[in-house]
Amino acid sequence: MSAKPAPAANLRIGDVARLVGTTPRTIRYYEEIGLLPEAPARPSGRHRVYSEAEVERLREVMRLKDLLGVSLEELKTLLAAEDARAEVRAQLRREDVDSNRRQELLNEALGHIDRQLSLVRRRAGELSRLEAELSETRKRVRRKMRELDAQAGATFPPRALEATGETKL
Amino acid sequence: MSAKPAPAANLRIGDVARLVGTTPRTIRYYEEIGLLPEAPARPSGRHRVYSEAEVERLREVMRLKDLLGVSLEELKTLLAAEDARAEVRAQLRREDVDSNRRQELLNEALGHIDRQLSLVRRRAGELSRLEAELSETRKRVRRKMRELDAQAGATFPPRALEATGETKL
DNA sequence: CGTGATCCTTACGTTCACGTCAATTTGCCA
DNA sequence: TGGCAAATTGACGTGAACGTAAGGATCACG
Repeated sequence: MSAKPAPAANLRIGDVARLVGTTPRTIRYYEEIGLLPEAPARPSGRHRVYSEAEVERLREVMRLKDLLGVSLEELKTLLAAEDARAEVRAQLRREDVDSNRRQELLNEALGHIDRQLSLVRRRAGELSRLEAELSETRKRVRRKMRELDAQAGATFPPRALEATGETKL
Repeated sequence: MSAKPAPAANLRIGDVARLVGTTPRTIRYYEEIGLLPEAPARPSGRHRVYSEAEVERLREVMRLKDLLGVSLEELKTLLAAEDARAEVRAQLRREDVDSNRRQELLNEALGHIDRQLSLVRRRAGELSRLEAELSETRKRVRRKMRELDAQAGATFPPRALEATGETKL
């Protein structure tokens, strides 16, 4: 009867690696440098066990690493922010924290988010400028091609539109 | 009387490095691996000389490297595309190339541009999704803060809006 | 034409982010 | 209760992208 929100299937490191598209070594390495939490209270020597939540976390880590292009060290501080927010959520669910403390926590979280946001926005902006430039160049090339085609069409019988080279757009 | 489109001030490697925010070593390295053209016909041992155009090129290289997050090797192939396009422009300016060849060149250029575009678009898309998610989270936090603030306002005299924490928006 | 700043090449060093190997252990299942 | 696949720790290896140091040569300037 109890809800089954997260199956939390007990996964092993190899499963997790396959799920997110990496290797066990990488996961252990991330643990080593503190990017992922060392499975708490695991008797050294025993196999690591992961839940779906940890898989998601790892996915997020890899996504940020790829998209933001930061070092694992920088990423660690960014993730500290995520963790702080998790802390906030946990604390907020409890009733025994006073208003002032809550405000503090929220304000902190906001700061972290804003740091990430400005980072992301800057990169997103630069990327879309690059995209615009490329599109513009593309248009110019296409125009040239049409011009040449028209010219040829005057000399030879108009060829059926062949190999327009459009990739689905 | 001749136009002065590019000052082409003869720059040395240190100047270039400062201009683009890198080091001489990096520039030499990029030459080594063929990412930048070895200054053609420079008697080995003499100082390298650069023009404004090369500075721009280097800026572009570093921009792509940063934004696309690709290896220098991958970047080399992407830049080969740029060069191909430069070739096209040069060839097109000359009259002694026939239509078919022109079409070929343009079509090739188009292919290169499309490869870059799809790469850029994918990343841009992912980044803006990330941005949206962050914005959403931010909004939720802000809402929580306002709620708490209202609650406090009911208990204590309403405080003047202090430290709203907004960073210019 | 001297001289100090900058550059040249060569070569070895370094950091990051893992890969790989080895010797054991652990975990799961017939 | 075997037995075998997968995991564990530890150590060393590796490729990419430069940094750094050494010993000279070159350049701009006075």
